[in-house]
Amino acid sequence: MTEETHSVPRTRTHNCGELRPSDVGADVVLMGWVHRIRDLGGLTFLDVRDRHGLTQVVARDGSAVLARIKQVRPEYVIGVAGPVERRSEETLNPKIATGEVEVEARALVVLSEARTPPFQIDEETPVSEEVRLRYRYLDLRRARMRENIGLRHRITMAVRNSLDADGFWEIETPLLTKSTPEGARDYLVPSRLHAGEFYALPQSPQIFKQILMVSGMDRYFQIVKCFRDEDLRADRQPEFTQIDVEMSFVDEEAVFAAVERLMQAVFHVLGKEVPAPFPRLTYDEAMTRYGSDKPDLRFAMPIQDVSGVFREGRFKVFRELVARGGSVRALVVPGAGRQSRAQIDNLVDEALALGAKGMVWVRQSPEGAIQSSILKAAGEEALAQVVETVGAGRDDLTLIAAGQGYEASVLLGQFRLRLAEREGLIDENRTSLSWVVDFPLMDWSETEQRLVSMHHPFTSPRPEDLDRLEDDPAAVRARAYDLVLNGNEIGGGSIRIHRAELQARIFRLLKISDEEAQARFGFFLDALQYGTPPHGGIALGLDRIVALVAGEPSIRDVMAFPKTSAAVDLMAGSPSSVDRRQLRELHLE
RNA sequence: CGGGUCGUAGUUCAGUUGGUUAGAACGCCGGCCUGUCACGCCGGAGGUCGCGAGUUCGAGUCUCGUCGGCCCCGCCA
Repeated sequence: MTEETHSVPRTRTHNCGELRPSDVGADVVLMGWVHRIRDLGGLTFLDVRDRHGLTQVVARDGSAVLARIKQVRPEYVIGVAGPVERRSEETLNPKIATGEVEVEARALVVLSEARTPPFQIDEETPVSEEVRLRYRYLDLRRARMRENIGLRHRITMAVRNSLDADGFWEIETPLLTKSTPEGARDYLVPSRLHAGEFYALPQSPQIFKQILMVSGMDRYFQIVKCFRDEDLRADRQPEFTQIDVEMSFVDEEAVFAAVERLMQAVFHVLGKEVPAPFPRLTYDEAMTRYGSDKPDLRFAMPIQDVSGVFREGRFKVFRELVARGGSVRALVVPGAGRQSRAQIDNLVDEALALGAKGMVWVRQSPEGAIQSSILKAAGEEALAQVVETVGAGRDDLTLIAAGQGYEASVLLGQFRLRLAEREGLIDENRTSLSWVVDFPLMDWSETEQRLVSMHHPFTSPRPEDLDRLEDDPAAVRARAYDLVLNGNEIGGGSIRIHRAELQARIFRLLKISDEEAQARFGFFLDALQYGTPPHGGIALGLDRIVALVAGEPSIRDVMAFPKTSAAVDLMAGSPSSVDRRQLRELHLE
């Protein structure tokens, strides 16, 4: 038999996703995982799978490999050799790229056997995330994860190419470094050579990238792991990847332009064009109109000020609040006015659950009569005026809240998001990229009883606010900006302080003593004194960007080996205890 | 640390008011099958109901504790 003279060479000629009708007749060698076996008795089909796709292999009656193929099980790694054949018209499979052809197995070798996997490697079988994480190597074989990881690679390459084209150099910075001031809790690494001393893993390469500007590197980027020892969320992992960028001799405009080109390159990977420049709004506008510093601008629904209606009105609660400098704000929810009274009351309960003191609503009956939870107390006239001011239609529901500062807007901002989602007002196909600018420089921390940097302590104040730094620090705006994608913060940066005197002044305000500043980052303050170019930059969250464009709910789904919400690696079993000998070497016992 | 939710076969789930021998689907094992492609048909094996106490004549079901997954608050420059 000629078949028995066949054997399988050591290397493949094609991958499992590339055979086409033009290959018909060629003798090929495929290698991959057994995806599925369809044993029809005297005829057996087998799908062999690799990263590139799926190819059908057929073994016919009388073939020498038919007996052998029956020994094969799912997830075995095999090699198959044989001719490519065109499938007959009725047996084409349009669902796979190689579906017009199949390979007739003349030889088959089992390269390695596989235990029965704990779950099926397909897209149909649901698997809990816990099991997926424990057997991540199997989960990564599934199309969803394979596509996410591939997308991440293509985005990463697009980022590198875009920044390279703009003259950036990719430069590595240390992972064993020194604790940065302020910010998140550090991961610490004990030093063996220096008893009682520790390295810190970087929360970001902030100081190093600024020093690279002092060094004259001009434009730097790095796709780099960062570490923060804080509690986890769907969009937060203890180690995550930043696209870290810094530029010399620039203002905000140059940073925005570079990042806009970069984001266009990212979306180009998906075949999407995004218009630039991206819209900008100030922190104050964002907070006032959307109740968030990362507003989702895929839909409108701005929060409006109706303080004027209540300033002189009958409704005492609002009148007095406005008199004390507060504001009354309103959110129109299109189409929500026809909900039942009970549903609307539920919204008020929801507001109370969010910690609000209260929330008021107004709507019109189908006949146009004003209905409201404060109809008697505020009077029909005032409420009609609200409806007119905000431009609410017959079917709309208007929610009203009052408070000091951004309090009312923040509450309504949460309903803006929740209700837009519930009412289906968000166009999932839209892409909204925007800049939020003019963040406050500092914020009062109740827990620490001192001013803290809102961004980080190297952020430059806006020059026109400099004279207010000491008298009214809360009013000082920073040259800081965030990049927002569909209501998610995907990056933040600033123009930095490049003069040592101003940096020292900021530290005084932050109650960071000279001694402390010297001890923790004296090297950086020294560097600033040797000729520092004006500079600024940004850090973008690569995991978040990929998750958002992949439509995944969690950044875990775009990371090969993520940790659980308790910061545990279920596959590797970390963290774990270590030998006492290791502890002794590290002077930890 | 706090709030919510889930934990039953390898996997995903069902399991009534606390009551006989805890079920289904997929997977797995065996058999049949020459054009399947989530093949089909027949048969079979498979359970520490997360763990530990408690209430009860009797607990998958109720109570308490504990462990783990997920979401959220705080936290995250």
